[in-house]
This record gives sequence, C-alpha cells and structure tokens, in this order.
Amino acid sequence: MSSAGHALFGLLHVYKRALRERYLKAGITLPLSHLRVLREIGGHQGVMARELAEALLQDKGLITRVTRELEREGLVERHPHPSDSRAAHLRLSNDGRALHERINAIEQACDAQMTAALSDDQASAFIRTVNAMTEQLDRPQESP
Amino acid sequence: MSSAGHALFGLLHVYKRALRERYLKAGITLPLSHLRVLREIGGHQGVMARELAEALLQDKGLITRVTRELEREGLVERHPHPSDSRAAHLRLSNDGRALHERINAIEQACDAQMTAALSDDQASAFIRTVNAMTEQLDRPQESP
DNA sequence: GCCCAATGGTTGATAGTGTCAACTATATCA
DNA sequence: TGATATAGTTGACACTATCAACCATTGGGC
Repeated sequence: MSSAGHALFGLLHVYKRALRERYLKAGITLPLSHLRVLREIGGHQGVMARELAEALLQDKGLITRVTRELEREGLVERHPHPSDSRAAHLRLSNDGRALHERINAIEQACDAQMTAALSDDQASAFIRTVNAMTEQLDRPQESP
Repeated sequence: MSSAGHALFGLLHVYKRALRERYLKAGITLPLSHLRVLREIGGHQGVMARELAEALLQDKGLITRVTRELEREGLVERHPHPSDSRAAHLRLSNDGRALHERINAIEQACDAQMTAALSDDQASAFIRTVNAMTEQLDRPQESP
C-alpha cells in the first residue's frame, strides 16, 4: 500500500496527534479546529468570517460557531466592519495574541520535528509540492 | 501562512473532498472511513481487527464498528482465525472484492490527478518524503 | 429609485471521524 | 497455577464537517 493518499492520511493523523500532544503538554486544551481559526485570525489585522472560511476551506456556519466560542473565551474580539455592516471585523484580543504566539511556536517546533530529516531546501520544496498538488486537485474535474 | 502543517491540512481537505466526489459520482456512498477499512482488508488474504487498527492508525473500537457495518452490507466476511480463538479472520466477500477494485481504480485516478504536475520520480520521492516525515513524527518526543 | 440577485452571517440538524474506558474471553509467561 | 497481556466489543462522548434555511445588507440592472 504505497499510494500517495494512504501516505498522506497517515502523515496527517500522526501530525495532528503530535500537535495535540504538544498543545496539551503546554496546557492548551482548545480543539485543533479552534486553534486553527485563532491562528488564521492572528495573521490579519482584522478579518471577516467569510475570509476565514475561505482560507481554512471551512464551512461559514462552522466559522461562526468557532469564532463565537473563541469570543466567549475572550480570545477574539468582534468590531464593526469598516465598510460593510453585514460583516464583523474579527481580531485577536491581548489574550488571544499571547496564545497565538504560543501556538505559533508549538506548531513551528512540531513542523521542525516533522521535517528534521529534510534540508531547508527540501522542506521548502515539499511545501511547494503540497501546494501544487492542492491546486491540481482543486481544478474542476473535467465537466465544470 | 506557509507552514508545512497548514499546507498539509489544505491538501488533505481537498483530497478527501475530491475522493468523496469521485466515489459519489460512481454511486459509492459509503463513508471514507469505511472505504479505507475495506481497502485495507482487500490488501490481505485474511486479517485481524488489530492489524487493521494498526495499519490505519485507528482505534480498535472503531474498527469493530466499521467492520461490523461492512459485514452487514455483505462486503466483509468473518471467519475463525486459524490459531487464535479470540480473533476473527476478516476477508472481503465477492461483492467486497468487486467494490475493492472499483475504489482502487477511483483512488488511483484521484492520486494521478493530484500528482499530474509531478514526474513519476517526483511522485515516488514525494511518497517517500511523506513516509519519512510520518516516521520522524512518530518518534517519542524527547522523554519517552 | 426599485426590484431582484448576490452576499455575509446565523442557526438547525445531522453525519462522519475519532478517542478513552470498561469489560469479557483467550493467550502467554513466570 | 495465577498473573499479566492481548483481541475484540461496547458505552459514552467530543471533535470535525456538511448542507439547508433564514434574515439583513449590498450590488447591479433597468
């Protein structure tokens, strides 16, 4: 069983587990999905729910739920959007920013372990390959 | 956001979606987790639940549930294990084998699309890299 | 300016995916 | 022989994800 798909399932399973263990060890108990959203928000000065959903390839309904919970935890703040009253501008609170830095560091360490056997060039090439494969799969499959 | 982890999450999300779409198009409605188990059984002449759980990095309880459902669908047969009366020998039925061939073909086509921009050598190297990264992460993280 | 379609977000409902724990029966080992 | 390990089952529950319906606002065409 040497298919790419099988290998990827295995890697991601192990990666998620490794991440979870590291977060738990650091006392961070939020689910991975919450931390991914928090991390994405942290990459912006203000972001709309729709933008999060797109960046994370997630359902907008799910984003609503997760951001609401992050708000309730005091990690995310909701501001009026500058030019669209339908939308909120989501930002990290101070607590959220502090946590963002911690999860960034943990993820980087996890990524570093994962790519420890690769050179820097190889690791960069890997990411490029993964992104290329993602785009390749995101194309309409024959009939649009 | 160019981390390996983020890229991998994206790829697997898109890969799963692509697989699901292809299976649905082929009239196959079983969940991906069921199809993965069925596929793993198909790679053996007879296999124990524990072996499936290990190969798929899954919980044995989950394997019990999934194999039971596959049995109920007539895709998997349970035989006594040759030398261990605690264990069953799970095999595909004729229907299961027919489906196994179909999902194999579909997955190969999906993998082919995913790796269309890579040469054969690059695709093989990719799988090797993925497996190496999986092993790298599977090591005890400092304190065993 | 009006009307309709598109968009941003919320909520309901549900299925799929996955983990941990407790239990029973069997196998293994000292 | 008794203690421990193992194979599998079941209970319970959390996480992850999707689809649909709805409401309010925005955008576009006339």
